Amino acid sequence: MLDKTFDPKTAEPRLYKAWEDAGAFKPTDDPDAPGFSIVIPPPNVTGSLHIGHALNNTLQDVLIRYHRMKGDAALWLPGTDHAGIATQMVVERQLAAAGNASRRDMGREAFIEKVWEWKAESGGTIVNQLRRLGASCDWSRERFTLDEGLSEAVRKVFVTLFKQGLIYRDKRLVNWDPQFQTAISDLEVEKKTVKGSYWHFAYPLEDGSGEIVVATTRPETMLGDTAVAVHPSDERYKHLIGKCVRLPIVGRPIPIIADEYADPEKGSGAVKITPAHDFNDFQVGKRHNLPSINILDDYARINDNAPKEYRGLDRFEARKRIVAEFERLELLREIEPTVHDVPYGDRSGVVIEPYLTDQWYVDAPTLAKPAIKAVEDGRTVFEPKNWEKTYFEWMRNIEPWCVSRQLWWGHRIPAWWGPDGKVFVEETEAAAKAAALEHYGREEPLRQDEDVLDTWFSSGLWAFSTLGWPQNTDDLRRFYPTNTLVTGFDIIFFWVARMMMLSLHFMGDVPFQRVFINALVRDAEGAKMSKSKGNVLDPLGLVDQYGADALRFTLTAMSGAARDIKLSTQRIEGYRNFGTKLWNATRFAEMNGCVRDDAFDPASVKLSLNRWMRGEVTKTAAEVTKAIEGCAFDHAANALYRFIWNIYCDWALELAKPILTGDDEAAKAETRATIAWVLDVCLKLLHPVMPFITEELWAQTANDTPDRGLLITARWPQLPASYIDPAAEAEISLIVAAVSEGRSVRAELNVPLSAKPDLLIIEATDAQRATLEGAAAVIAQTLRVSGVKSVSVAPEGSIPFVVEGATLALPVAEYIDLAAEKTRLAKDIANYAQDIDRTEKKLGNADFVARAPDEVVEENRERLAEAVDAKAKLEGALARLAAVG
RNA sequence: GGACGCGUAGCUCAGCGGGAGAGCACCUCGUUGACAUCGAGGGGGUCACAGGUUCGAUCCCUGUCGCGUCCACCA
Repeated sequence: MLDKTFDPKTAEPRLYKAWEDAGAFKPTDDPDAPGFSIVIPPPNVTGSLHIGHALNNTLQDVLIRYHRMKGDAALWLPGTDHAGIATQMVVERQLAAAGNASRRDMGREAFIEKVWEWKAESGGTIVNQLRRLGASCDWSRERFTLDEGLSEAVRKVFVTLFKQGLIYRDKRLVNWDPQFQTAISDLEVEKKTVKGSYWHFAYPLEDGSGEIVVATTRPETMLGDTAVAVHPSDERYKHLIGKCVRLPIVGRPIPIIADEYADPEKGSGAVKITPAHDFNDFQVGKRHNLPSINILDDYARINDNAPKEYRGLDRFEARKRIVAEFERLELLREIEPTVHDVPYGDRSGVVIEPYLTDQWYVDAPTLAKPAIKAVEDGRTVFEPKNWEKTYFEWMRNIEPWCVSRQLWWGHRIPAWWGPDGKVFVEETEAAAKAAALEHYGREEPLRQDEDVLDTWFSSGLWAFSTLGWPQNTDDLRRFYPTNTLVTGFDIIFFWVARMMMLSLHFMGDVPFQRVFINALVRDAEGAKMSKSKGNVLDPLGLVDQYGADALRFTLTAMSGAARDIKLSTQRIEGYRNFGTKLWNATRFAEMNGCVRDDAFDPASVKLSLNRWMRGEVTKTAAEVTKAIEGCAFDHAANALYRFIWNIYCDWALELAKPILTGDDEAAKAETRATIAWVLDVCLKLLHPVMPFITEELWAQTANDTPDRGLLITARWPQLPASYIDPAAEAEISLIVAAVSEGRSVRAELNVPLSAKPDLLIIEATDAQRATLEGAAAVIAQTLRVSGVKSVSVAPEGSIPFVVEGATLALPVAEYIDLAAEKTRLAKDIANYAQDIDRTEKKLGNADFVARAPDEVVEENRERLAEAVDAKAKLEGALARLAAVG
């Protein structure tokens, strides 16, 4: 006997362990099984599971469980990302909190050791959280972006790209994070709109003939100005081109140049040029051969290229002093308030500086070309397809990718420098030494490049490095390319694009055939969840509260949202109840001896109820299958919800009750078997979304077939269309409609429950009559009537209603309020009248009859006839009622 | 400045060319052995607005308004 409800707290860990012990997460060894693989978007080792992970991983699990049941060799390959900056930051903070020596004090080696220690301690958190969710990853293949195999892949890729000229060293402006003292990529910069000022500075002409006014939002950069630019056709300044101004404070003479970058409409029309600290100015400087004077150090303090009194000052302090100095010199012409975009580091949260440094770059524009082509050709498709536009937009305008980071935690760049600045890029130090020996003709000391690679460099290899590349492994042959990548749109650029580029280059094939972009989860108010806002819903808390299945079902059912999901606990509660509903339906089946019988042949059932049930579950199975195949996960969930609750529980089981308690043993046996079989199909169909409760019910209903194994490895239902039976559908539909309408009449007229009239058939086709009379027992129970009787004339005061053209009635005159009944009839009549009116108009339109499809016209004719008929019947009833009253 | 998405019942969302649906919330009734984490019934919507295409538009097209997100070098 089943317990009263499902207890997720005790069942979930037990079931998960059973799956793992059975090796169910490993792909089948069957060599004929087609491969189906998913690589997990590796979460940061620093991280803990947030609701976005929960959604993303639930959908992956739905896919993988479905394909596993379908018989594919289904591999979901898990792992984590070392997350360079994020992890280094966490550990540094931890060191500081514990009062330890800082990173720089303790030195590189000791610090990295600390990070590994920390990783060993808490790196497993998120992975264990995934287990709580029910994620059926093959943990035996778990990878980490910094493990030995992946590091080998990283070195090989770097060296190969370098030798192919696709990685190179360049001195240009980068986004510099003064907090971490490292370069970051464009993608790691967040623009924030802030209030600021334009400071209008006067720069005196060197010949004393006047001044030129420039405006800037960043006064401190004037220390590095090397020109003033005006537009070549700007009449106001034409005569000044070629002259010099003397840069205040610094005293350096700088030229006035003509460049179209200067916008005559903007400010004074003249613009200061600081090539070392502004991306635009850098370009201008290149065009005019201007010197680039860097005035900042790695911490964004003023450096020794500036006058003494400013050296060592923080950039913002320097700004204040420079403005003050201009004011003192009477060269500050105006302070104009403005709002403008300022770049911030996405991790550090500090203002990013454009900073002139030597860095390693990947030639992304070249690698992007095949990656664009692959999507154009449909070798990789985005789902939903709109996202391809976003992908193309980014890829077609891609900039060189700065991959070096001045951090310690990450893949050290495999480049060694000779004493003369010659670089040897090799996979190992030994190989670099050998190359150096050959180059110099003698042994020279080599120094490895200090920098590490951008985290996304190694995760860019994820689709093939995790399968064993650069070795030619069985996994690689079997599972590459992967089938579907499930991820959020926020990392299309960071990750998807890079995987496309690097995978195509090294594997000659796309990393995945399909990219499913899942929605972003927000709180119930639609705000992005963030720790600082305090609106984060902790998925594990929700799992504790409602069970993993309820959370999974909720996320799946809501995953259709175009861009974001607003999650509320009410919704989760509702789907928890859905699980309970299924649980209780199983209890009902159990109590009524509905026992699974593997010899049962659904094709053999005779009773219309059972034929109908069989057809309905067949339709649902087809719907769910199609939905999952097409990543329409919400449709799959909703179809299951509707079938299990509104069809199976509300009607099938209710209609079965009289049979199950009746004397017809043959009917009873068939119905029991059908109920058990349908339940079985439901458990299978629902398993990918609600794995725990379905697995538990599968076990609890094992009966005498305990050896049939776990549900997780059961076969996905494939039901023939011949299971759908239109005749049975017609019969059940009439019964359902009659009962529903009858209930409505009773409720609206407040007929007491104790009243047990007959259901009268006044007028109906022979088939309808036979159906209703044959279902007398069922109708008696569900509608709470005594029986079903055919009469030629409705008795005085009986309440008529029309169902599918048949006129039925309930003789409940003694219980009802005449006025209420008149009102009810009048309302129904009015509805029919409105319908008749509209349909007549439509059919009266010659264009409609001529142009609309025949079946639509026919449908309207039928509708009209039915409405006219029903209206007449009700009017007759109303007239009789009026006569009585 | 570009691009994308969204405006449907009080709330959250389905539907997307032939008479608008669900869940929650609300109101009424219900302790019949699966289920009160439930059952039965009910109220509630000029489908943002304006044009257009069509026999017919919530659905397709154009524009407007509102909300959101991403991208972009403007001093």
